[in-house]
Amino acid sequence: MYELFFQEFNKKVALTQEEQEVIKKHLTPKKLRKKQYLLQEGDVCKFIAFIEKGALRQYSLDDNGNERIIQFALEGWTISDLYSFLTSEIATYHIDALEDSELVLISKSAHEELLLKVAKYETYTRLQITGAYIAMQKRLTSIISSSLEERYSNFTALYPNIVQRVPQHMIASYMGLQPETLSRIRRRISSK
Amino acid sequence: MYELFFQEFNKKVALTQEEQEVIKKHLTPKKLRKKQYLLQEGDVCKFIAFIEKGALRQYSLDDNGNERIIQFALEGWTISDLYSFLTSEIATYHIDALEDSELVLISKSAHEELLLKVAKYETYTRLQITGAYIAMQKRLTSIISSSLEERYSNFTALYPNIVQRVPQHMIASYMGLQPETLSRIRRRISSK
DNA sequence: CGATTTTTTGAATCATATCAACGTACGTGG
DNA sequence: CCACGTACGTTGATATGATTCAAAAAATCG
Repeated sequence: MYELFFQEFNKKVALTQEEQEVIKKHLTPKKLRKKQYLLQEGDVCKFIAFIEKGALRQYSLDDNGNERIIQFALEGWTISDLYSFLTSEIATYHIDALEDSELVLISKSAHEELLLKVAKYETYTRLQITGAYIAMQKRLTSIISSSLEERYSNFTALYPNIVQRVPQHMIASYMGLQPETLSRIRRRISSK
Repeated sequence: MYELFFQEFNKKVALTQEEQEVIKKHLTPKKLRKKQYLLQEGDVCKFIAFIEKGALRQYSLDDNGNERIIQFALEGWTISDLYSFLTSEIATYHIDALEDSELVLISKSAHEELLLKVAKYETYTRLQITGAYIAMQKRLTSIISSSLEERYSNFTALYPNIVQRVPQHMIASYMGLQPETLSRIRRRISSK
């Protein structure tokens, strides 16, 4: 249990067997069926979720009620509404499952205790968020400086597994486009 | 010296006098004249810079050689090419001064020593990057889900001091727009 | 003051959004 | 297993909005 979680953890910071046991006590497994919510806008986000298996997305609704996806997350990734989690303000994002999924949840109290008890947990958290920050900055750079063709090609090169497993209109949403536009962009790319 | 740095640090994690002295030994002050580079694309980023005074920007060049600004930073903020800093790969961003500025630099070796020696430094770093992550996620959400009028209004409401101190065409660049387009957006907003 | 940079405006062009329709694949219940 | 309904993706025509290029007006700097 929690294989992938500890595998990823040890990639960032190597744990002793004892540390691993302490951490295990603070984890909660959770299964999610496809389309099931992990978090709904208006709730307070009470956990950080690590994905052992499956796929989730995080999105908000724009003024017209359209879903705008700000993140996909597959096995080995972490997903949460961090702002809501840290401040206990109500969440501004939805999170739901795109496939049947298996998660490892870290509740707020577990998170706080682990930060106090296990120094390597803080290091893990720091490295985790740093990686997420760098990835998001790259995405932002590509949004403000590249053409749509380039952005989509980059995306497919970087995340081929997302492209395979997620419907195209959701990728359009992730890119801030209409589904029709992404369809036409794909045609333009393939006709080269 | 380093007043603002320690003020911001203590807001996140309260330091004892001794801890503060240890940290001070690892800091380097640096003054930058307006337009001077802190980092050029192609160099390796060797520091994290905290801004005591002044204003900087981080940007990359697109295919046509246009500057695309991905971050502004004023007093109290931190700026760096984190990816380059952490991996020692060459930087993909430029950083330069928009005003005469005073910085506090943390070199890579200082950073690593501080992480080992001062536990609170790791906490500070973690909270710092977490805040930056959340702010960037909000920016991204607004990019993929709001109209340009809303985005600009949000920006001016959130960062009035940036709007005052930075030329408008740079804010256009930050928003991924042509200067003419931002000018017209401003007119549309003010005519309401 | 003069020179340079920045912002604004106008007109033409190009790209994306929108609306509507169609084709296809998928899953469910009969 | 088939028939049906629902999701999804594509295509076309039109509308909307941003870009581009050129020029003038306004603000800033030495």
